[in-house]
Amino acid sequence: MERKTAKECTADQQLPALGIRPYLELMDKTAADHADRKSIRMGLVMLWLSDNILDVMDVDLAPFGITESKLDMLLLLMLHEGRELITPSGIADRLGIRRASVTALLDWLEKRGWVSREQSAKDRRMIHVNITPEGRALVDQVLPTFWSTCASLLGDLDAEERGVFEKILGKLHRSIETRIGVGR
Amino acid sequence: MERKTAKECTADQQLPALGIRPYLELMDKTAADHADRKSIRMGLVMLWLSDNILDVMDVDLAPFGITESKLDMLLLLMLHEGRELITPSGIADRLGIRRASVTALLDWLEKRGWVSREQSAKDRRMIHVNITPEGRALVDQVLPTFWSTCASLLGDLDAEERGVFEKILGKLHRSIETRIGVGR
DNA sequence: AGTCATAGTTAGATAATCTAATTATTATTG
DNA sequence: CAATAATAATTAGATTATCTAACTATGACT
Repeated sequence: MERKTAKECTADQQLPALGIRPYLELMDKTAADHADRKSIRMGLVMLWLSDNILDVMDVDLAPFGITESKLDMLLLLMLHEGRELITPSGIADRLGIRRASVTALLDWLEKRGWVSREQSAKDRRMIHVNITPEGRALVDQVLPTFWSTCASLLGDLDAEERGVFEKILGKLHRSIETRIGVGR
Repeated sequence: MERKTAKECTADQQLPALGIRPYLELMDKTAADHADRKSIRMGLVMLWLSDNILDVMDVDLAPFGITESKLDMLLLLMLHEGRELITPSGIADRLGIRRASVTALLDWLEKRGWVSREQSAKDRRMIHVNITPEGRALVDQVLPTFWSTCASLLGDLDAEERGVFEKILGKLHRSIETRIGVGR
């Protein structure tokens, strides 16, 4: 990021990708037998959107030097401030990742002073994780962008569309939730 | 995957993740000033959905020993069969990734015999990439699942909802397309 | 006291990316 | 036409986010 060696980098310029049209075309060729092409077509768009929505969020968070996974962890810790103490295992369960992955994320966040670990007095196997004041400051700085990026995902849907879309989102949410089995 | 050492693996069972509710709650606390909480709330759901839609596809493709990125590459090659010859640079442009990443993906696919590389006669810097008959066979085997997973993403939306959602998807698609600048 | 279970970590792997540098090869141009 | 530029692919090395298995304490149960 800081080095800029002599030869000025043999630009591999980041061209915009092709989009979904070709896949729709392939669909028309190969899914001929399939009953509802319309659903497939819409699913393809959803898949494409999913990829790009995550990208957009990544790009918007990048200037803060944080990624979504890490922000998620900080947000979770922030939510738990003042409630029950939270441990790596608890974090793993709530984020749906393994304890080993939590260890890695915490190491990274701790190195930057955004979280702290403290051994439990009662059960010395356990660790209590806390967000630090610096961590909180970072979150405060990031959140406005985070929310506005969220809001921007709706694009230019008008009021009426938003209303319908809200309901649809609810349905999609529940359907995927059952599909992957979210608890609580 | 095959080893099952004595101690039967200290289960870190994969618990279902917490879902978005806590984030909605956090939003209510911290985005108080923000004009349209509703949009933010919907954006959060979209973000959550995006993550999980990609997961669902991953899970459904896993049994075929292939991931979405790799399938994408095979589909692209299949689409180009019989048209212009395609090179790693071309693939990189169309998939929106770097040439170095294409090299890595091609290595992986070539090792399994699903694509082949052939040096161009005209310009010996260039390589022509082709999907092999085995690669095509794999794609043929995977596609039905791929399409049905796409279709399944719509969940149980009824006919009317599908109609409206189709329009909304179109708008969202275009809005993100301009945001990230898709070419062609 | 001995066995078992739990919490966290470590070790080592994989996937999908990236940037920078390197190697060929072709194109341009004084 | 010889030197310099540009282009195509690759390599080298890194990062992020995961995973599984194994290991180390520590606590609990019999």
